[in-house]
Amino acid sequence: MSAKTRSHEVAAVLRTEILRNQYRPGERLPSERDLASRFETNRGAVREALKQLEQLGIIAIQPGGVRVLPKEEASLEILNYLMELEGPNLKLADEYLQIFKMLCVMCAEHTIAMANKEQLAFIESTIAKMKTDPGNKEFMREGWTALFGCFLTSSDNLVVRLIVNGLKGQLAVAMTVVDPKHTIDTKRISKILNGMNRAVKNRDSKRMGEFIGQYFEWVREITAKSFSNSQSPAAVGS
Amino acid sequence: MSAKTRSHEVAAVLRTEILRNQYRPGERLPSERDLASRFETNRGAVREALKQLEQLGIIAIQPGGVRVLPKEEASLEILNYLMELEGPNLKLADEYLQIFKMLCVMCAEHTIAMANKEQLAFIESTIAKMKTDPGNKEFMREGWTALFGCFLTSSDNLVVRLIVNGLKGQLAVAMTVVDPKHTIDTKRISKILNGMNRAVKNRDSKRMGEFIGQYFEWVREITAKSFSNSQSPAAVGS
DNA sequence: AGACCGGTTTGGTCCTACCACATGGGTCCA
DNA sequence: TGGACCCATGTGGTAGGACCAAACCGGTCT
Repeated sequence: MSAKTRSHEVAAVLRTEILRNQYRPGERLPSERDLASRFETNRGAVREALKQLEQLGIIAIQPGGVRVLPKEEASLEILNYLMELEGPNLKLADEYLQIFKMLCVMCAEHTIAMANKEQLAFIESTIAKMKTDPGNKEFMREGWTALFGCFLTSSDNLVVRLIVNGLKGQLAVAMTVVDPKHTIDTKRISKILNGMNRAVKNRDSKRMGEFIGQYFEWVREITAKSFSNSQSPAAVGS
Repeated sequence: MSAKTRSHEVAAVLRTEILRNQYRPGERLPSERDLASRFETNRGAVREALKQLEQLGIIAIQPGGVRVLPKEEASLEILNYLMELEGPNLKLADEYLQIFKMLCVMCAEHTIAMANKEQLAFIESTIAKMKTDPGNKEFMREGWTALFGCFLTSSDNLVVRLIVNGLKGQLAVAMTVVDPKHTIDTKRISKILNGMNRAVKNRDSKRMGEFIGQYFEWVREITAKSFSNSQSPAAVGS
């Protein structure tokens, strides 16, 4: 788990402690010298680690002391660490899904409107592939990942691209945090896939967006069901 | 524009050079020792600066040399610096506006559906204020900033919050990069504001979202017009 | 031509020292 | 008693030195 270098290690430990609310926002971190002795390393490594955390937006380094910032002011990247730490968390997962829904719909509409023949062909073939076995979760996940990647590339939107970078692989995570016992409503999925297929054929970007939106709404539903059925979760955040 | 500390200065200079494509992706940066002598500082400061840039996602530090990464793999924060550097840029500004539109619509719908009386009252009063002088750009900007902040708080969505953090004050920038000579279609704005007002009164979140979407579409339109009319619009600001 | 080897360069770590300033606690004054 | 003031202490910021392991590069040897 640890990191490549000493400073990354220190940064990881401190980041974890902060995200686990072991320090209250505004509270002072131990001094660089104390941290150095605690981690049995030198002050330089600690300073490098703190610089990273500062760039992450979870601490503020000032003469007089390092202070912890509220999570709400941090950088997008902390979400990945939060997800790792807190485990399944319905609220956060649903927030992810809402964002991904929007981004995906937006990119898909743009793609359908602007794509060249090859891209359209790829999209059609991917949808066709998914239609062969809409009950297989892993299979569907791969298909959606491919589709989303295609939309992302074709829409050529740097802002969206960077947001997705910040959210990294969490799309896959969010979309698979579902009760494995949950049986998939293949009829509904097939309907959506058929709709998407028609939308691509007619180059109807608006309808494409609607069907993709429907799919994400379905994912949100089953995610919520999974959480309410199995009481398994979850460490509360913030 | 320098920074609080030496390492921030160094980081800022290097960041600017990298974002200006003075290094090709994959290319090696000068060694830490060379950078230290170039900036007339010590190696520690350079290392701290490099750690920041690494966290920003624009460089990769490896034994053997520091390598520059392609912008597409960076963190969301670089957009702020890109905007500052490149000045007005229609494509980027429009991408911003699309994202802000989505986020704002989403938060607004959630807010209208869930808000308490005080929040609704604040929203109503803000809209009422804006209606008094829809032709005043600065005035409208303030109003929208207040509204957006309210939506952001009420919707209580950490993911959205962090995305907006990453995009920081660029909403205001993006919404004011318009030809100052452009006369505002007050009729259209008033119509939208009236629609929003009714939506709030009826707690019709969907309609609220639609009107806010309309507003952002209008902003996109006039932004595009500003860029096409005057080939060298708006003072860069920063 | 290919494999091998050694010197050079690179980042990673560690140490000591000094500076400017923010903080906090005590003193002093009103 | 309450407030303003001041100074010792601790903090981060900067500096420069040294050493290590590994990557890199050039030349040599097979």
